[in-house]
Amino acid sequence: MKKEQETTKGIKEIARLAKVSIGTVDRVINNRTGVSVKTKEKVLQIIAELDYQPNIMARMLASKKVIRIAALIPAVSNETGYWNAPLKGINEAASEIRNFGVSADFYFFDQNNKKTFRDQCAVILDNGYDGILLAPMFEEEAMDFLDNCAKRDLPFVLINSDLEHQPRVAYIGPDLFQSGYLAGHLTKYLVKEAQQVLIVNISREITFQHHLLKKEEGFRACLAAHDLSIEVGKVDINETSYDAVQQRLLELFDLNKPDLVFVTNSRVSSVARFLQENAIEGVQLIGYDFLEENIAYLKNGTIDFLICQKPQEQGYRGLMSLYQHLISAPTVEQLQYMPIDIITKENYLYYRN
Amino acid sequence: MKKEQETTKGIKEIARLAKVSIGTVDRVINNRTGVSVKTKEKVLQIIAELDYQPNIMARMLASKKVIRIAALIPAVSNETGYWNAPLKGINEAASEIRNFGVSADFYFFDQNNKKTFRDQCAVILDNGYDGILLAPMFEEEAMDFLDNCAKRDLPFVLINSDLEHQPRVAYIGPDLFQSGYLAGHLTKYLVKEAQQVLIVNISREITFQHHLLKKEEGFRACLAAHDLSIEVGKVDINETSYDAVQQRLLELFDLNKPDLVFVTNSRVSSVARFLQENAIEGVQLIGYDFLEENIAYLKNGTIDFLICQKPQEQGYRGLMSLYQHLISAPTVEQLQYMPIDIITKENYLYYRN
DNA sequence: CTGAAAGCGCTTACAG
DNA sequence: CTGAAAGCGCTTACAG
Repeated sequence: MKKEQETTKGIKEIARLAKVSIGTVDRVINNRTGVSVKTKEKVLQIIAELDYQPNIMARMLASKKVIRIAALIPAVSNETGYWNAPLKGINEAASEIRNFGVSADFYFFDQNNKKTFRDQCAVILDNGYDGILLAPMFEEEAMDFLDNCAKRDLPFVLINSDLEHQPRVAYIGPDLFQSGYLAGHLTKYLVKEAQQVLIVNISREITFQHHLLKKEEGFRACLAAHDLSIEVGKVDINETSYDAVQQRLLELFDLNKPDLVFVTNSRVSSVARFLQENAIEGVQLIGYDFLEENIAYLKNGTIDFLICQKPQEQGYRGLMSLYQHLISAPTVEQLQYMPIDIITKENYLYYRN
Repeated sequence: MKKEQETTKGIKEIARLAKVSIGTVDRVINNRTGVSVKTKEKVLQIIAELDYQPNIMARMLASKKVIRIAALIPAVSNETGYWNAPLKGINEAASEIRNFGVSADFYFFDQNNKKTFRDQCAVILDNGYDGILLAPMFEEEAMDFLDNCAKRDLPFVLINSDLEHQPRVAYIGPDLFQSGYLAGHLTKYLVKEAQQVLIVNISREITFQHHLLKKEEGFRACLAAHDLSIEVGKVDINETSYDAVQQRLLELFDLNKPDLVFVTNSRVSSVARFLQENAIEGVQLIGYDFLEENIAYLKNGTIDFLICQKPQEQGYRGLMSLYQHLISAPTVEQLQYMPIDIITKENYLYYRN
């Protein structure tokens, strides 16, 4: 293991070699104005020769700047604790880099209220942040906001769902189609020929349909690809209260009891509760997300599989990626699809978001 | 959001309040000798009042010290590429913190040769590192080494397998019993009553048996707990060449074809090859680790499930945990069990080690 | 036992 | 367009 030639190659050495002051070197390194083309070129050349890497710690110490990041995500509601996990991940990352000159502020919006999202966007824009981390739940509003960010050269990272045509530093989250496809694969193991499968979408907001439909597509694609003679039914439930879900399912089950139910989001616990309360046996259940209420049904066997995509890690990596970008670290992976995890009764204890 | 009272609370402010020089403050902060009890107490009190947190960037810049970490792991052999993943993870972490005054050196040993392990340990001890990251593959030798580390106040982090009674900063890796238990759970889904299951241990080194047996235990425990009338057979194969594996399995399959085979480590590809080359159908297969050769058989359907425990993340978090400890960050989780992931044909594309 | 000075590798005014 | 000085919050000799 040879050591690199570590002979004090800093801004000072560059200045010496270029026969200029360190102030001038600083100007070209930081691309500031007021340097003649000639000296700039000379300095640049020496920087290249030395393969100079700025000392980030010295830089942050001297500049006394704090990198300010805004995180915009849904508030944890009493309807679902899902967003606790990304929040926790962001906080975890924030505390790891707090000592390195980073501060993160949270902005929460109501998932059922676009206006709250828009309002928070306005506040963020006014507060002069250096970077934004967000879950672009409302597509149109998010596009608007991100256009504004782009205009101000404000870098942003997306988590949870992607907007592919936006110039994001990174997207960190699930590939929804593949996620549904995997559910289809599990279904193949659980269901025999000629049995019946029911897809259940539960969501109040039409804006979410995009998510759910992508998963449904993937699910159907898998079953279709394997040409199984499984009957696939489907129901959309626009009212998220348990009573509404129960009523709708009672009707359906009365006509025809499916052998397996696939719920396309974390509302799977409502279906589990329905099965349990009505003492319906022999129905297998697949759904989404590592939430307390879901885990309870996983434990007692009502839910067979939960699919989960590391919400906490989405938050953690989201903030870290943005930070790496802001300190101009070499490269940030632009597309970071989360693994598609299968949670069962036996491994849920070891699931780390 | 109120801002904390951020009024320049640094070493200078402490010195002013304590009416001493910053040199003295530095002495008590770093617990150096040569301070009277009285002034020490005074300074300590003010530090507490101010809730002073040292500026790590300034500290590293001034001290010009580089934190030196040694990583001791098995070499990637042509027998298995497994250790590529932890290596990659360690490198990933190293490059993220390189700018923050950390250097990591690798030391590799031969999994089939204890002496290489011991030799590397001696070299590491001679080289004056600040912290050690290691996979304590050979139990006895590792204990010896770690005793030496403890004597020198050298902190260490364990990955891949744990030595519970050692004063490690952290263990990051699988819980083997639970891992086998999960395999049992999957088996319940794949196998019907009165069918036959075969456990296969393939390993040349007796030292590994500990690993494999823990998994086997978990596997059996799960089946036992559910009181299924499944017949469970078992075979130990001490020779890892494909021919040896094939021969042994041919004998067994001749007597009795199992409905499912559980291979307790990454050698599952040998069994898959055996099934494929001999055109044996109707045998389901569960094994370990996200390796190229295994994935190939997963893709073509010979292997049904692979269990995997994020070897890359083990490396990444291992180094990061050690780093956090060395810069005396608040807390490092001592027991970091990796999630037990189930890899299938459909989700392997999204698996991130 | 304690203090004062120099310096880590940068950035930030300020002067020319 | 360029340079010289001061300073970021610490640590490291050195002097007393």
